Amino acid sequence: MNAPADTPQSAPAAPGVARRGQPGRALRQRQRILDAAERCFIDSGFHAATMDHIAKTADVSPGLIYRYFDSKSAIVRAIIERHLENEGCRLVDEHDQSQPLCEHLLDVFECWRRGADPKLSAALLLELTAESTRNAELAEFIRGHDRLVGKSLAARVRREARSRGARLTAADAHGRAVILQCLVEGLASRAVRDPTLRRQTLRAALEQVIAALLR
Amino acid sequence: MNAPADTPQSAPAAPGVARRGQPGRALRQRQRILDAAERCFIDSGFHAATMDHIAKTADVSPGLIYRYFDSKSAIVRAIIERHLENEGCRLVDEHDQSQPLCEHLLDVFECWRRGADPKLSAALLLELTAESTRNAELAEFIRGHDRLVGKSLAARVRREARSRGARLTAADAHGRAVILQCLVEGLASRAVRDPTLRRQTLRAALEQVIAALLR
Amino acid sequence: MNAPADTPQSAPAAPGVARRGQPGRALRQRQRILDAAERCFIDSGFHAATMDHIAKTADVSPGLIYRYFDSKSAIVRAIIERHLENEGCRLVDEHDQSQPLCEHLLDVFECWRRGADPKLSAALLLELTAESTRNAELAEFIRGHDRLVGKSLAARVRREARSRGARLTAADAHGRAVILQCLVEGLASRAVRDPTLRRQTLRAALEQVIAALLR
Amino acid sequence: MNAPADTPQSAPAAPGVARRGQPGRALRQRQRILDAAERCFIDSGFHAATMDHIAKTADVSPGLIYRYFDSKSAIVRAIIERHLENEGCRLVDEHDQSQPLCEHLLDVFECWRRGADPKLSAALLLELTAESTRNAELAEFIRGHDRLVGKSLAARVRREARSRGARLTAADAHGRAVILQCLVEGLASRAVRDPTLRRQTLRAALEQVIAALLR
DNA sequence: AATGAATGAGGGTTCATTCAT
DNA sequence: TATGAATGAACCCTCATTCAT
Repeated sequence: MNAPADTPQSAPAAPGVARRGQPGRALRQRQRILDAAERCFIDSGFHAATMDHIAKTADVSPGLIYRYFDSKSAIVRAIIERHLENEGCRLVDEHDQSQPLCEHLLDVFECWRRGADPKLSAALLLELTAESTRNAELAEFIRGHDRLVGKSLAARVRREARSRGARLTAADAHGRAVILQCLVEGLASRAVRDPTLRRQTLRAALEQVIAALLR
Repeated sequence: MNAPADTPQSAPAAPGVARRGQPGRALRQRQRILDAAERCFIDSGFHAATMDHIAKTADVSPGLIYRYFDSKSAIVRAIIERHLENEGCRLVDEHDQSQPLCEHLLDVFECWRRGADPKLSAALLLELTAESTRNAELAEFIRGHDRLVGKSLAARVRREARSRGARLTAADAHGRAVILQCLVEGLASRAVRDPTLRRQTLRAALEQVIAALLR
Repeated sequence: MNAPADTPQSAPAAPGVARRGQPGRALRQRQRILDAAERCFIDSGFHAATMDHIAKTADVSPGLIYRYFDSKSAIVRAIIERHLENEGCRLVDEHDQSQPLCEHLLDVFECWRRGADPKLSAALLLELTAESTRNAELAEFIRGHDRLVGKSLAARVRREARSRGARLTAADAHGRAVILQCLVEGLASRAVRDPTLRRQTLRAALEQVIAALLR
Repeated sequence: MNAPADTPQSAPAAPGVARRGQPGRALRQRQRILDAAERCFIDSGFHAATMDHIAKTADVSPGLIYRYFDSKSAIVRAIIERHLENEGCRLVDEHDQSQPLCEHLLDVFECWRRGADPKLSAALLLELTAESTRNAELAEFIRGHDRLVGKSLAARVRREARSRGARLTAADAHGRAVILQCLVEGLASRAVRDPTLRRQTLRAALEQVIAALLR
């Protein structure tokens, strides 16, 4: 993340490295709070989640949170940044070669549908996107992230096409990448709106669509 | 508010304006409030929108709202119902024969992207979906709606396939319909996350994908 | 009642005695409203009873009430005045000779306990007394009423004593009258606090006490 | 508020004042709020007393009250419980042997009449009784309390009678106890309705009545 | 005389944030 | 570093009262 704006206040653990002041403790605390906030945001949404609830979940006092974050919205920002990082990585880079894209998407869908992994929460993804309509800074940030992902996707689309002997223009590859993004975000929406949906139901049509895009 | 069109403010009242005793006034007021609420929900989200703000937008007193709605959440419910109705109709039934599905989707996308028509707000769609994760009643309602839309889509998919000489099983048609829903919801997400996106960018890939689904 | 302050606004039914403007209609409306208010005050208390509820109970519009009363507290005042009138009359004057005082008190108690007759409501009596601690005007009014009742009671006590050959000083008679008032108001309190209480339970002890006071 | 005695306002804080970290502070705050609420309830009644007013009287912020009580009605409940405890104790158990019952009642009456001691407020007693007509839970609670007091009174009546050589049936003793309760509650009503009443005025008749009941 | 829609002040309550310890 | 009590601005909602009809 290129976020120099959000480093923990200043130099809190400055002189010496005293008893309880082990190095890294501050970061660990910060992490605890973020984890708790993520849990709360997923459960209640950004607005309905209260600082008290986050504090309780993190097992710290409400006051302490303000040592690590300027405000609630700073936490929201941090969560969103963290979430986008993960999402991007997993989707394109990490799983590039391990399995067919379709199966990977179905895995992600399953994860979203079950809501078990806080790192991969469809609820958060939707919440975050909705929030971006009211927060210019966040919108800009998301756009930047999406562009990167888009590029990566476009490259992959192009590679796949080439490996099949086809030549795609940059614009073509870009268009297909965008539609792929639609598809992914649409799967998140579906996972939330119909948790009874099974991956088998999706597979055939999803494979066809992906094939059409990677052809 | 910057709505000089319909203010029943001064004593004599302009001609054509709904005056106290006129029939239908109650419904018009209700509508007025709903419209204001929709605007506010789009601008601020369900939670952040305040009754006072809605009242101001509707140019009525806060107290009056409670003559027409039991509570804020009743307004949310009403807005969501209204929104879902519109969405469903437009997408499948109304526009069935007028133009190619791809063009229709691109129209809807444009509408979402520009955010001009409150009746067709991507922000609201996302908000609503996110909200459904925390509101069982709403979730059930949405699920019901989605099932209907899904059925209609599946039927259309089947018809199209048959007109091309292909035979689809019910399961196949259903799967494709679901992926179509993903696509639509994904377009909403895209419209919000990248308002610079042009329909030309989407067209080619979207056409391919739709072709693959209706084949 | 010596209340010149509360006559219905001014001369509303002034010229002629037109169609619906039968004489006495205004007073009948006023009465309707008062009856409804009484019912509501007994059911909900002075503060919790709303003008809307009173209006509904009286089957008139909220606005109309303000043609007959200046404010809600004016209604409270009127109800209290009416209530005190009734109470005083019944207790001493009306039933003077018909039956033994003890039986009469037990009748009143029964009435209070069952809460059937709005004209004789223990709840209202308590509410009214409590209210008088915060309303000087009302307190004064009640005090005046109580003095009258006290006088009447004292006279009766004296008469009874004399009929038994005893001579009571004015102070003695007054003291006994006050204790009688205590007893009556205490019965109201009991009626409210223990609606399972039966008159048989009270009779013997009540008789003894009254005998001691009238001896 | 005109309470310069215990304000923890300025930074250093006077010695002997409860400072943030001290043990028992929470209970003292709770008490503080209850005392303020009691004052407000006596002055304005349960309904008319506002949380803001209570907060101001207690010299705390409105929000803080909710750290110690769930709701306004929880405060009402607490006040009522506290009040009933005091009332019951004082009346029968505590003062059993110290002085003649008559004198004790006259003391209580004086206290009520002057309205100085919030722990012994006739206004609150009436308010509370009136409230019980609309609050089933409260009514049940009061009934339970009254039964205990009634038992205690009946026992005392019986003892007194026996000490005079009389044998009372349980029913007789119970009846007399109830009438005693009437008398006490009636005195509260009188104290409110006629604050000019002097104890001398009551003494003779009250003694007679009590004698008749304890004979 | 009568309606009932409309007002708006103020009610109880919540919660992000601060501060004394 | 950490606590959690304390603050106070706003929130949703109610209701006595007014006003156009």
